[in-house]
Parts: sequence; structure tokens; C-alpha cells
Amino acid sequence: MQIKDLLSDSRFNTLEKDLQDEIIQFGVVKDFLANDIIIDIGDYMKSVPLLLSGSIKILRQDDDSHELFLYHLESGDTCAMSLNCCMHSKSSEIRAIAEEDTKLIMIPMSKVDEWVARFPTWRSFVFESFSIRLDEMLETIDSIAFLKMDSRLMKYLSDKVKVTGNTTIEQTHQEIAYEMNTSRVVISRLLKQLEKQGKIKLHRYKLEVIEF
DNA sequence: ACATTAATTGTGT
DNA sequence: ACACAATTAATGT
Repeated sequence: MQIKDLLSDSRFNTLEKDLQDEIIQFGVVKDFLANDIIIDIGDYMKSVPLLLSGSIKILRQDDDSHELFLYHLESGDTCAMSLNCCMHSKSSEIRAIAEEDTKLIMIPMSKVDEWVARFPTWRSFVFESFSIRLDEMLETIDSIAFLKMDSRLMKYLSDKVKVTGNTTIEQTHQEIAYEMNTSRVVISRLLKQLEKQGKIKLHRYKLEVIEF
């Protein structure tokens, strides 16, 4: 598919034509395969990604390499974190991994800056991105703070199904446990419960979500 | 086809 | 949380 079509097909179509042209002119298209690490903690960003297709999961990691899943990025999204990092020349606080095969277009920071002044729609796009991210982050915090592990897990699973559009999740219990920052045994037990309730079907290395 | 091994998953305490 | 059992997949012979 043409980049042009991908742009007009998504949230980016609210951006004026001139701007879309410049995005195509100055942006660099990159492709990632599922599970590729796109940005790691400590990386310095010199450009901001716009997500054309696919999806990305954003993880936080503490000092002792414990992981925690934060949220997903889908096509039409940009990474508020990298906007933030770029603007203050900070290194990345998060790790971004391709959830599935993903295409994105990298915008050099200089252009991001320049466009904020030149294109009102870009300016509101950037602000809206921060707003969306803040909302989703709140949802994540709610889920961690107020939901019991079983509902958290179910939310995690259906979230994954929604963004990938695929009801099979190819992850071991251990991998899920890492992302939710809990132990494998807990995940195994809860998954077993969910299977008994008919919400999922368990297989080795993968599971199938029936209800979400 | 069978045995061995390693990794994943299940369960009781 | 820990320990161990059971199951499954992969590999070699």
C-alpha cells in the first residue's frame, strides 16, 4: 500500500494536504517484524514516529529489570513519549516492541518543531496525542491499582486481541507474567480459571481468546 | 519408532 | 512463594 493512502486512511487525514506532502517528503519509512525492539530504554531519539500500520506495545522497566506493560499504540497514533524525549533531549524511559508487523514513518525532530509553528492542525495533533496518551495511562493505572489480577489479566488479553485483530495470542505464561509484573504460577492459575469459564482456550505456547 | 532432554504448564502445600 | 509432577515439543539415534 502507498504511504499516501496509509496517511489519508487514518487519523492523519485531519492534517492538511501540504503537511501530508511534507511528511512523505521528510519522513523515513521503517518496517518492523513482530517482536522487534523499536526503542529500548536509554535510547536517544532524534525523530518521532507516526504509526502507519500494525501495533506496538509500550513497556516500562524498573531498576531490577522487572517489566510492566503500559499501553498499545495503533495506526494513527504517535508516541507521546518520544515527542517528550525529543523536545527535552532525554533518553527513552520506556521500551517499545512491535506487537505485530508494523510500518511507521519517522519524522526528524527539526520538522516536528517547525510544523508546530507552521501548521495549526499539526499543533493540535500533537496536543491531542498527549491527551489521548494521558487518558490511556490513567486507564492503565486504574487497572493496576483497582482491578484484581484476574480482571487485569482478562483486560490485558482482550486489549491484545483488539489491537492485533487476532484471537490467538502467542505468548507463554511466563512472558505474560513478566509483562504484568507477577509470577508465572499466578498467571497459569488464572488462565486455567478463565478456560473453565469458557473465556479462553489454552494451548502450548499460545492461547485463544473466545470472549473479549 | 523410540528414548532423551528441555521447556512449559499444572497443582498441592 | 516454593517444590515437584505432568505434559508437550524438539532432537538425536
